[in-house]
Amino acid sequence: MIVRIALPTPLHRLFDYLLPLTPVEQEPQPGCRVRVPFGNRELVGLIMEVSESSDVPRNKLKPVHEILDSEPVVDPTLFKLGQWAARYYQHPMGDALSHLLPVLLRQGKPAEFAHAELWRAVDGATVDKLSSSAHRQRELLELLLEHPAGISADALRAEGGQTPLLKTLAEKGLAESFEHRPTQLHADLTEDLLNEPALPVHGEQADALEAIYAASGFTPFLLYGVTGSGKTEIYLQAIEKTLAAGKQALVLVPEIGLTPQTLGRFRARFRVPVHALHSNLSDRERLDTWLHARVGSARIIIGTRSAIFTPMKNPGLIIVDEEHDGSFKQQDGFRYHARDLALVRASREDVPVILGSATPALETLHNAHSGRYQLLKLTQRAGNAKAPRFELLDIRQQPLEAGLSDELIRRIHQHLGSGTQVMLFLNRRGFSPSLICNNCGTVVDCTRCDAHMTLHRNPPHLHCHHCDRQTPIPRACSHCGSTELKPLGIGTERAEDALQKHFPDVPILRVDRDSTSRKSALETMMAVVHSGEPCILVGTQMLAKGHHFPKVTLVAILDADAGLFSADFRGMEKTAQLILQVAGRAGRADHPGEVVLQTLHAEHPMLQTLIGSDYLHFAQQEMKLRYAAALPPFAHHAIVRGEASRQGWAEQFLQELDQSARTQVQMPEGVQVIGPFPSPMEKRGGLFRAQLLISAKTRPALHAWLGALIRQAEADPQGRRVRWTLDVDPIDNY
DNA sequence: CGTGGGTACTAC
DNA sequence: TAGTACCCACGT
Repeated sequence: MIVRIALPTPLHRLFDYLLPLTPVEQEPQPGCRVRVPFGNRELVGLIMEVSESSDVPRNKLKPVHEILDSEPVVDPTLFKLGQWAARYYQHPMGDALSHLLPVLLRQGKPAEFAHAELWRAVDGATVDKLSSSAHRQRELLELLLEHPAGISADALRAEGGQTPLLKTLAEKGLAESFEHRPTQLHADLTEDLLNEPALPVHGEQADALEAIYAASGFTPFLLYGVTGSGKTEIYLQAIEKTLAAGKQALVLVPEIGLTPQTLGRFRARFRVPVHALHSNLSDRERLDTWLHARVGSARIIIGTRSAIFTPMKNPGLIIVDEEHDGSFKQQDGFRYHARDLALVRASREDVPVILGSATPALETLHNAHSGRYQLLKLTQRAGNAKAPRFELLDIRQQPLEAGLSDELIRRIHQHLGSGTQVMLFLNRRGFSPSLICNNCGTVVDCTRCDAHMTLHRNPPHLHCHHCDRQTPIPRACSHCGSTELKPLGIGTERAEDALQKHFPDVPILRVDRDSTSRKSALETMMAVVHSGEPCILVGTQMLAKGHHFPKVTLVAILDADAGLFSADFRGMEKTAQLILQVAGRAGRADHPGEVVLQTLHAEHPMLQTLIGSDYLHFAQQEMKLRYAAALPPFAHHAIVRGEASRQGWAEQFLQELDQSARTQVQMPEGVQVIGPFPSPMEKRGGLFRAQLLISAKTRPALHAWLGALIRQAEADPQGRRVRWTLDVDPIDNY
């Protein structure tokens, strides 16, 4: 017998293995893991097919070493979703499918819960059987008697038990340990779901919920809700209904969105187990959560991108919060988009799916407008809270100090004076984005990238943000020898410096990747912010997501123009989303926020629309431009990227790839090839990069052509010195 | 004369 | 991708 195996390799094919006929300890089924020899290694793969024959010569076939599962590890729906995604993203099957499994299962460990060693009192054991002087032992036994179902040594210690004495109790025949594997814990709980009552909903919220309640089977919703309009309450009540029907809910959040606050809100509301999948879990904890979801005892699963592949026994609802967020798209290897897969999964599981955002992606809005998704709008803020007041601060001909205009400094004074907090957003970390020679104008560049080195002050060094190269600060210009090197441009460190001087008595909290690299640093700063005392927050993207700062009444975006003229056609959309997300961090009902955008382009139509109207109007404008230029969502894109150690190789490889595919296959109608051209930053990390953009009117045409390209690329011996990758539905252009 | 960087090649 | 084999340019 032959089994066809998907193995975690970058190769676009499956591998056949022999299955010895005689010692069949396990029945081979598609979806079961196997351990097989591969070259001189051993790999774990998934059975895709059981067959009688193979196209590979018999003498090349090796036998399977071990069948690891008696049942498929994931259910057929999820298994097929994985296969669909591998084909859609044109990614090698084995590598794509490995994403379905937690790390320990990829390594071949059994798909079983950690067996905990629990302790309990033996039948009939009472404290009277211990001498009254044995205080510690008596306490311990009392604790055990309180937990007739058993308790772990760790939990006992947490309750103050002296666990070393467990042995003593066991020797006296009063306590015993046993092995426990969690199983269907709470799986059937459908009553008493709530810890706290749901909040009352009115108007738009009630309408939205009614629509969601009415959904049966696959129903996609776009929940467009301005900040403060109560999206989370909609999620919570939709989940409540799902739970009441005995089903599970899967909630996807952006990488940074899975904060203790978010989780806290779900845990506070429901009595059922809420399982979070976040990056701090150990491999073991991940596997246990995964297994709880698979057997159905995890009722609510909250996780980031990869959580879209969590198996569920009784799926009832999928929610994607902040659906526009770029972190849902994996940016290397298997480049799937978790939001898009959520739609596919919901369809296959036949459950509703809610995409929520205050700033939906244009792709999503387009789907809503074309009727593919039901649009639910929340435009009112809860509790009569006022929308923040936006203002463009024209800084043409204004002197700036470290990126701060006099007017802005005046406003900061004003807000701090009235006892509130201020938040400044600057999407550039470090002290200054470049170091320039005052004598000859030479800028210190990274030797491995087409980029300037960023100056950092704490600790002092130069840092390339593209390849992570770090060097000491040179004393003299490498070109003319002058020692007059000056920082040029403003980063968060420099803004912090300037603010420190202006506001010596106010705490300045810098929030960026550098200042929060120590785990507790962010928490410490958040504690200061939440104390409510006047302070100034200055930071990057990190400020835009996750946290909410009720005491902040002034939000300033120091460089609103940064993304306005980007080479990326999505630059405008991303800028608009960022501005609104940052603005949304601040204020609450009794402190309406003020949002100030420093700009050199105060008359820019995008900025005008954004501050004068709302995101939907901005999106409508932007959509017209996309339509006119035949850009997504009115076309489908894929990018073939190449990188090589010598300039020109990647470009030449892509050129030949395009040519040879054209001679082999008739190009489908509506497919357009742009390039190849060098990437916007051609050299990065010492490699020279180029890209080929494929644009198509329809997905089938796009996929047909990508298939042809991949076949050529795999066959091309040059593909060895040019590393190539394919990105279907890319979200950025470099 | 080691060794390490670049390059080529194979995996059922 | 990962492991290996091989070559050539180096540095001591």
